[in-house]
Amino acid sequence: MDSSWPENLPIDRKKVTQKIVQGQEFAKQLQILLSKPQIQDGLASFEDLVAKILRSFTETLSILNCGDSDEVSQIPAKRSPCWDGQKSEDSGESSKSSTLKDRRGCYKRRKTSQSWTRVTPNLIDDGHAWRKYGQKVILNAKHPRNYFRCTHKHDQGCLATKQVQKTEEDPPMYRITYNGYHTCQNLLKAPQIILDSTHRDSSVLLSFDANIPEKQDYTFFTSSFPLIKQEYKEDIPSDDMTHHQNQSSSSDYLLSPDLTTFDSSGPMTGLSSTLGSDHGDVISGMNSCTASTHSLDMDIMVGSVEFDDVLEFEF
DNA sequence: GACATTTGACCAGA
DNA sequence: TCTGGTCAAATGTC
Repeated sequence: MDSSWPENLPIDRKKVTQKIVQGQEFAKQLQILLSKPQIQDGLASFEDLVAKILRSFTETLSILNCGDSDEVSQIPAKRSPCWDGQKSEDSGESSKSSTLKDRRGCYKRRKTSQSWTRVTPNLIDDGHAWRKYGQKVILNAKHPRNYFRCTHKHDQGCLATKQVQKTEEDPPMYRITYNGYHTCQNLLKAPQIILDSTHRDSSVLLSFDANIPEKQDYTFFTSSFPLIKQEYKEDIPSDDMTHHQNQSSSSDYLLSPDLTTFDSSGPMTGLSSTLGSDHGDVISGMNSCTASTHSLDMDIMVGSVEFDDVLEFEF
C-alpha cells in the first residue's frame, strides 16, 4: 500500500477532495443530528444523511479506483490486451469462437488495486451481489479459498472482487478480503452496511474520526430501521440452503451455495430474500470499517456485540 | 433459456 | 518453479 499520490494518475484531485470534504460535512451534520434527544423525529433526514455520507465516500473511492467517478460503467481498464470486455457485446460475432478457449487464464492480475480485509465469525451480507468464480486450495491452509466477483462485473464493469477463506482458528473465523470498490449501481443496497442475521435486537454504530475530538459511537438503529432489510430462515439445513439460494434473480446479496464448503454448521447469513418472507426481519451484526483517505478516517460500525471486525483499507 | 456454481487449465508474480 | 488468481467450459437449478 502506498500512501503517496502518484503524479501521473488520471485522478481528478479536486474531485476527490471535494467528495471527501462533502462526506466530512455530512458527518458533521450527522453528529449534530444525533446529539438531539428527539432523534426519532428526524429519522428520515438521518437516513438521508447516512446515504449521502456513504455515497460520498463510495464515489471518492470510485474516483480513486477508476480515475473518474463518471466512468464507472466503462470497460475494466486493468485488463490484459486479450480481454475483450463483455463477451455479449462481441460485435455481433458469436463468442463461441475457437479463440475463446485460448483466452483461458489470459488476464492481468491486479497488483495495486485497493484491498482490505475483515475477519468475521459469520458470513455476512455486505449488501452486494457476488458470484463465485473460483475456488483454490491454498498451501498450508486447511480450507480452500473461495473467489467471488461482483455480479455486475459484465453488465456494469464493476471490478469488485472478494476472497473468502475459513481460518483454522477455534472457533473458525472467515477472512474476507475485498479487492476494489463497487462501481455498479446497486441501488437497493448501495450503502455497504453489513448485516448479520443472528440478532433480532440490532443496533448500528457509526463513528467518524474526522474532526471529532473523541471517537464517538452512536447507537441509532432499531430493528425497524428501514434502510436495510433482510429476511432469513434460520433453521434451514445448509443442504437445503444449497437448493434455496441458488438462483439470484433477486437483487439481494447471495452467498454461494458453496459456502457450505467452509462449514455448513455455521450461522447462515447473506441469505436471499427468496428464502421466505415470514421468518423475521433484519438483524444486524457488527461491522467496522476504517478508511484512510489522506486526512480523513472513517469508521463505520454496524451492529451489536457479537463480533468485532476491522476493515483495513490499502491504497 | 437464463443464470448460477464447479473445476481444470492457464498465466502472472514472487 | 511454485503458488495464487482468473478464465471459461461443463454442469446444475429454477
